[in-house]
Amino acid sequence: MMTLDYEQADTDEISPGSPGPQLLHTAVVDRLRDMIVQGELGPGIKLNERVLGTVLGTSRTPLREALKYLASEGLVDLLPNRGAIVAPLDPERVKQMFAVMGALEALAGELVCRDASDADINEIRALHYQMLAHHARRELGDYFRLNQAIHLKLVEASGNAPLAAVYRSLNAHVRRARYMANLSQERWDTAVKEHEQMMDALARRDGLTLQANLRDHLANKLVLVMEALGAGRAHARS
Amino acid sequence: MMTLDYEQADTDEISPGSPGPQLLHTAVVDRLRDMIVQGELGPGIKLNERVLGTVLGTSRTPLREALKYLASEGLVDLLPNRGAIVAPLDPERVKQMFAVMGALEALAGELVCRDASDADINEIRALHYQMLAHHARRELGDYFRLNQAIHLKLVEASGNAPLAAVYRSLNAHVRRARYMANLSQERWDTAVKEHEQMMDALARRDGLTLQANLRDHLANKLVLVMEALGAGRAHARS
DNA sequence: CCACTCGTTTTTGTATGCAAAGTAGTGAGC
DNA sequence: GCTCACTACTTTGCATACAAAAACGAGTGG
Repeated sequence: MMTLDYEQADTDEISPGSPGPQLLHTAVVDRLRDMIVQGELGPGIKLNERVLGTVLGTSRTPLREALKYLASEGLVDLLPNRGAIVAPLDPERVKQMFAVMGALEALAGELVCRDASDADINEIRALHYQMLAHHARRELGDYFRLNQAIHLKLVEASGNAPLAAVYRSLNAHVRRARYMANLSQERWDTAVKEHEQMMDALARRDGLTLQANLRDHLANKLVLVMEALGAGRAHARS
Repeated sequence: MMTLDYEQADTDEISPGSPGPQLLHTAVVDRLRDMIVQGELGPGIKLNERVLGTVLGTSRTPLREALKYLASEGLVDLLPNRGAIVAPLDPERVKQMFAVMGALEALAGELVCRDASDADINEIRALHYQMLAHHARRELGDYFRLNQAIHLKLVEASGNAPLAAVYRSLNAHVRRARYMANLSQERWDTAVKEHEQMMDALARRDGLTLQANLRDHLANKLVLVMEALGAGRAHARS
């Protein structure tokens, strides 16, 4: 009956750390989104308000507000009178998201080549070299993190905030399919090469080439993700 | 001091009408979104929870949940400890949204020409002819409604649900700039001609031409919207 | 053995209560 | 006259309380 053990025994309350969002529901949104994107809360899992409230150390009110927020993002589904579940991860849906992300990355590539500052482009290049270092050391986790940062920085450098926001949201969905597990050495090297080409085009501000590179890169990533979703069915304990 | 008279004296409670969403917060979301998109609640207006709750006939709890949901859609801004306001309508932001919508419509056009059923395409054509009728009768409101329906149907016929969802959300933002007021007879006729061309390309399933048509059409619409935002400053009583 | 019913428990949905942050308005001091 | 401080009031944010709906389970009948 698809029920849930929250993986950590003790409470794990929202830290009032630093100058964070002083709104409780915001902290809960961030925390829950993380848990969902990281796979700590898998697709289809029921989100019991009492339990979650205990775990996160809040009452049901801000928790429910957070769930509504995440429902709008599409990360949770609200079942009337039956509470919330983590949104299922339908492969077909993910594939469609890739199509949208492709269009968005293409637009971002065009805008960046046309409008972005040299500083922004240099920052992307810097991230790229950091990523290369992790690739050389075969540090998959760090590589993945930098890889994400590069793509995010690219859409942000487009200067188009709505574009970046939509991209981030779709990206969060896709990340739920922990596809990096499927990364063979060969494919990893290929991905890095694709990034090299992207950096080339970016340095020359060659928008058309960059778009083509982004498209190819995304296509390869799609294969990874679909494999992960095909193989990873074990996670969706039905 | 940017305060609010809710335009309707009496309460205007959520009707439990028909097979609607039996969840109160959902009904509130829909109602509020309508009020914002229709301009009944203009940009920057403060959303007082007690007042809104009275008007909509609910307590603050589902209302606050609805506000969180709409905040995620970007239609309201949450000011910590200071409540919610209707999100401002920044022209630059709107322009950027158009760029994104352009990319989405282009993708939708491609997908529709490639994948959509004849039935879907015929339905779009039917809407088109309905729209022509309203154009002939100079019924601006109905024309506008059909025009919206056509563009929405187009992205829906793409079969890409996330694409349609993102498009709908962006479209809601753009509609807040009630740009149809600026529609001169000449521009109206131009817009209709552009739609004719789109229908042609669609009938031939000529994706590339359709994309070009959509791009031109959207560019013209952008001009309208920007004019509306330039002129319509009076609404943002600062 | 299965299906169904009824009563109990759990969970959700909404309303309300209370404390803290914010806002406004008055008056004192410079 | 202006600014600042203090107070009274309003509004928000979170917790809790209560009612309706759903899930669960025992027991009954087929």
